[in-house]
Amino acid sequence: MDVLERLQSHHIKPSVQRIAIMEYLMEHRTHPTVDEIYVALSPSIPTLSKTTVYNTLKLLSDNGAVQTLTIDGRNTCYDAVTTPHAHFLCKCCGRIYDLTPTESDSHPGEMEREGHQIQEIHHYYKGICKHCMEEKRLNIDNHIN
Amino acid sequence: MDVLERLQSHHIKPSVQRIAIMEYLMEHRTHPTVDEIYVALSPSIPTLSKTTVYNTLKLLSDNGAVQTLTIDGRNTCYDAVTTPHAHFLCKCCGRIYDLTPTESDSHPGEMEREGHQIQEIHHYYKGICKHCMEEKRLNIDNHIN
DNA sequence: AATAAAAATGGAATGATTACAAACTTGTAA
DNA sequence: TTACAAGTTTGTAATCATTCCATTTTTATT
Repeated sequence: MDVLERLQSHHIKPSVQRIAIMEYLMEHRTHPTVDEIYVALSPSIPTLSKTTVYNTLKLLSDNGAVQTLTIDGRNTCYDAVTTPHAHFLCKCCGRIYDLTPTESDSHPGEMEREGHQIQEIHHYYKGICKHCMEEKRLNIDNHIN
Repeated sequence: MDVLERLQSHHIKPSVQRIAIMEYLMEHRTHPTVDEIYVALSPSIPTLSKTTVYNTLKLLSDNGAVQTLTIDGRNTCYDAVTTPHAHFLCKCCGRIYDLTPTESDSHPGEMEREGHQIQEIHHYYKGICKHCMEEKRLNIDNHIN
């Protein structure tokens, strides 16, 4: 699937900036930060604003066209691959590696066999909790929202 | 295990501040942020500095006495529970829930049964990658480090 | 061409975290 | 007890990612 299709399939109206950012993410599977994307695209789009990169990534992320990674803690990273797979952050060089679905499936043994040394394992789930779900339901019932 | 033992077993020299912060984390399983800890402890330790909270949490984390969570993306959170378990962040209220080891084991179904709605799954591993391991080995061989 | 809506821009504001130097504590040895 | 060094705490300033917001530019429509 090419960049335009990707945007359209997520109901995102294309623009020079959006195409460039989506394309960059699809071609660079390095889980770049906002700044890396901005620096990489600035030469070809000299008027590009960092705010646009932020806005666009938020848009892409909200519409499910990209995945947002908070693995780093310092910088948010972005990934064009939205299918389930785990990530490995090297605390030494800061690189983020993709793990194959097999590896992702709670089998860090696979990684160690590849020569990586695992020190931390984090499993994060995000969503809407029970309490908030119930409040929403109430609000809907009461036509508040 | 009480607070003092906990610190000592991780080779951390106790102090009023360290005990207070470690104790707070052991008694409040809410995955607090630096600011929450600071605000909670300030009244009883009026001279407490936020820098001390940062320093202490880094010390505790480096020595394995607490776990650092980057699930939020905005604020780093801390957890006195260092045994393996997953976390669930509610995007609505911001609360972070602990998952039992059973739930953590890639069984989000358990959570949904409890009424939570899962929207994102992240599996993060951290450590030292193959390349950095090899460089370290070289450095050790060459007595550079 | 006129207009309205959407998108992009840049500069300023915010807020978490870190750097750093000074002040304070602690333990040890004279 | 005093002196000293090492370790700890503190407060302020700096840094840096991210967000806010008002203005400008682009796009689509009449």
